[in-house]
Amino acid sequence: MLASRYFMPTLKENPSEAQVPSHIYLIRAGFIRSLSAGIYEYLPLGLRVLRKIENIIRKRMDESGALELLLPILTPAELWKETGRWDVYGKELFRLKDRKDADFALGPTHEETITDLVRKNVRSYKDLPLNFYQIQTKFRDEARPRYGLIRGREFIMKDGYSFDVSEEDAIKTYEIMKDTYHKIFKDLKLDYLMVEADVGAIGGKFSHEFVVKVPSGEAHIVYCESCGYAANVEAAKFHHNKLPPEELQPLEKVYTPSVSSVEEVASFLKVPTQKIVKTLIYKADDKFVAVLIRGDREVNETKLANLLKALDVRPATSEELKELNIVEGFVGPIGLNLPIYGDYSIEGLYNFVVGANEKDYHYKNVNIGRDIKVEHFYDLASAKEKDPCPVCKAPLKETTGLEVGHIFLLGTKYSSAMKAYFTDKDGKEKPIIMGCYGIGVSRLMAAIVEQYHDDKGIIWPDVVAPFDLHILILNMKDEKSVKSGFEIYEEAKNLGIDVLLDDRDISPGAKFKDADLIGIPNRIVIGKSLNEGKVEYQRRDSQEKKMIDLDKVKEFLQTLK
RNA sequence: CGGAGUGUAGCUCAGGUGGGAGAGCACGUGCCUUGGGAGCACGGGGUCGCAGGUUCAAGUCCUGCCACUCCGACCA
Repeated sequence: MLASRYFMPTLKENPSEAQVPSHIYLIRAGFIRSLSAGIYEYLPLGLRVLRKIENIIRKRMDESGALELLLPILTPAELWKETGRWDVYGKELFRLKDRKDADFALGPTHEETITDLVRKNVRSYKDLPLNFYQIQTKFRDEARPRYGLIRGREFIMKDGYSFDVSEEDAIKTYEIMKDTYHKIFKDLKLDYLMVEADVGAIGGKFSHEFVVKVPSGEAHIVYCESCGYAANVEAAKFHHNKLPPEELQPLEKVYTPSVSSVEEVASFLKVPTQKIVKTLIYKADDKFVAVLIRGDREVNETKLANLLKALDVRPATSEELKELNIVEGFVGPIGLNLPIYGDYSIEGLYNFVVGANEKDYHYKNVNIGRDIKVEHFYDLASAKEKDPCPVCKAPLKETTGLEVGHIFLLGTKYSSAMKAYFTDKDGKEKPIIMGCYGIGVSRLMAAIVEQYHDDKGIIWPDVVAPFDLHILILNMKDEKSVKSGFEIYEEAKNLGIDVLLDDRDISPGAKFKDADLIGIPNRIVIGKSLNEGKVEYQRRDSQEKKMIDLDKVKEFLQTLK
């Protein structure tokens, strides 16, 4: 490819709209442009990278036995109404009407569409298993698109769906996809973690996320360096350290004027925060509940929502507390007329402090069973850095990650709702067991840049680079340079190397700056050393440089392939 | 969706108190130059986000709307 005939509009300055490295460099180096918030154009360079990423994914998916197909983006509302997601998905679903006023949605994901295809065409266990995937543009009207390709409203995703006759088989398929994902992210040279994840609104039995370790990541991860346990904090478990048992002390009401936060109460009463129990009131869909948790821990709203099978969980507002006759700042479980859910952290805790549900008073020496009734204890607390690992008890570490893949064992959530049944060997009709598997393809492009860049620009790993080799002819007025440059260019092309020749008549400095920005891994510079019959070879990643004799260039090019 | 900020040339931005629409870069032409975004000269380029209002006069003041960005909520 000749740079003089190519379209790679590079920018000298950082675009004002971009904050994170991937967004800044993908725009500056001419890979993408934004059209509207969270909507991007892929320019020729960007598309080349995208295709390389897609092909790595495609190769591994095909190897796994999954079948590629292509589903419509435009999907009728009826399918979404069957599973209830027409309402549940909310504003994130892009909706539109056709000329007959019928409702449609632009597909944000395709469980409904693929399940519809399968239910219409699969009758018997003999037709199963099936595993499909597609690489396609998805639409989600995100409340807050940000960070360029990291969170867009229109983006490219690889989504896959598996159909098995039994949970046992479905788990086997799930494991195959897990291995396939590991291969894909290794192929892409990413520094990533596979973590246990919450299934979220998509539902299902269990799931794993693949997250790339980057500072701009939105996922909070805890992981254990000694045994390898890793989980999204939404789902992370941890080992609870218990305080030693104590003799029960008599219940005591104490005056605590204007002392309400855990830290204030702890220092006022001179007790550790572990012996204070917070009573938190949440509104779960349309009901109120109380959660009891030790003072040094935080409630994980995702875990609470899962326990209560609620769609929406949030702390009660001050107004709501007033209506419930609860004294804000001194909330306590004694005499409280709400369902109480105890976190594991208060199981086996003795002589603790709670709010008295009366302004400026707390209770001391409260004990479960004697003073308050808590029948079950649940895992409702967020894991945090230094908590003991649930598997090996080593201290957990915390990091942020960018989710680039997510796999779910769905079970029968969609097949039951949409009546995707098959007839089993025993002649009985059963719902198909499903799994679904997503990879954010366009987000991967950003994730790679997040991990592979320096202060000059992008440093593409060889496998996804838009070109393999960048040839710079520094002086286009010099006939010898031009001749050698084009000869090397032709030789490289003949060897099947993807090569970009910078034959633009601009200053050498501008060519170097653009080359650094664009980040093609191998570079041949044709400049002054041509007088000694040599050209210069450089790597973008190591800045390694070496001189190559003109008559040895051909054999050198062989080593690049 | 709650809070905040920004919107002036292709890009980055400057334009106290109301009165000439500007700079650097980019772009075009010419000269010069060719190893890290060169130099000189000339030139083209604007619905000052949109609509309304105040005023003799609005980029500037007021109101409404829109877009973009940030923090948060949200995010199969």
